[in-house]
Amino acid sequence: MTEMQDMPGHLARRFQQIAVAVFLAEVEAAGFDLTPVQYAALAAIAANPAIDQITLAGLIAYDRTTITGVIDRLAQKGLVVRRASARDRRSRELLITDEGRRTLEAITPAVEAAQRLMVRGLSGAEAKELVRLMRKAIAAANELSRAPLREGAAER
Amino acid sequence: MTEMQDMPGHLARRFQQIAVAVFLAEVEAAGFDLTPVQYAALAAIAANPAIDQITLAGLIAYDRTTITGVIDRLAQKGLVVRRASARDRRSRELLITDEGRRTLEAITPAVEAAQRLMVRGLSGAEAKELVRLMRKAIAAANELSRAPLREGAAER
DNA sequence: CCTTATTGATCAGTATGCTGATCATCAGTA
DNA sequence: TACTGATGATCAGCATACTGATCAATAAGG
Repeated sequence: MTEMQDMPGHLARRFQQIAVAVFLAEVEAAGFDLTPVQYAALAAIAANPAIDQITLAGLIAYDRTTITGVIDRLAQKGLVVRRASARDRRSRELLITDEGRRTLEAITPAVEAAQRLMVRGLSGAEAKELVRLMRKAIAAANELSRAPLREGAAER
Repeated sequence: MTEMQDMPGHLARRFQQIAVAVFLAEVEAAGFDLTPVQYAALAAIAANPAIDQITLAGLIAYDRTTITGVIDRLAQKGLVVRRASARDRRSRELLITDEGRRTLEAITPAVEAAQRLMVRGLSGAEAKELVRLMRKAIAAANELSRAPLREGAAER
């Protein structure tokens, strides 16, 4: 493991770097301006109307301090709106707008194309195995980051 | 692939997030304050004395504008020095200091421990396969990012 | 030798991610 | 009910990454 190229950490950084570049290129080619992080948040809000920011952060494993800026930018683009919660005045309910929904639908082919492109060096079986192994490694180390995934978040 | 959890891009981000958290925790527990990025740069400078910043960037696949700040911080910590090149007055030669070398040696066990910890959910064979698949996917998409790896950089 | 293109380094600006703090609000308990 | 602890959101500050620009210096060509 002395060689950098054999270290999982180094490869993780590099693969993520490529994944982001491919995503941005495909999305821009489709005529949109949305980052991977913004896309994930938008999709999660669409699937969970009136979700609050903390629960959203748990769903997509974002740090709670990061989500504030991401939502700011989505709101600035008119794709989501923040609404005060009646139940708890501390929390904000997030809703996707009509334009957000249109954007999400229109952008999906580019997102899927990006997913294929970033593993274009692998066979179909290899790509599936890579996904399986990453999921397994992530599941075992989930609690080691400040922003763990919270699967059951929707049932709160 | 409709599910976020099956998208290579999402998993790449999550795995990298965990890799960084594990690295920082192990390194801090060992009594050091160095980021994964700073470690990779320090190790590359140690192995390639008097390397210039662009070549270094190619070796570890960093963007050229990112490397400036990373070297700033390594220099500020006294681990490396910048020296004007006699051959080309535009470029800076990077050298590791004695303290840099001591730090690199002392920190290595923590770095290796972190590499094992971030794949602790996988068997040995699975971890090896994950590394192989990431390397293969990265190799095929190397040129898609702004900061591609430049293997032959040392022979320039 | 002189013009032109290229290159090494840096900078401004923007977007993640994190640490640690603050503030308002809520929930549970004495 | 009053107090105490926990929680949702945000902020300041720092470290990656990137886009695109600038500047000095070098290389390549005629």
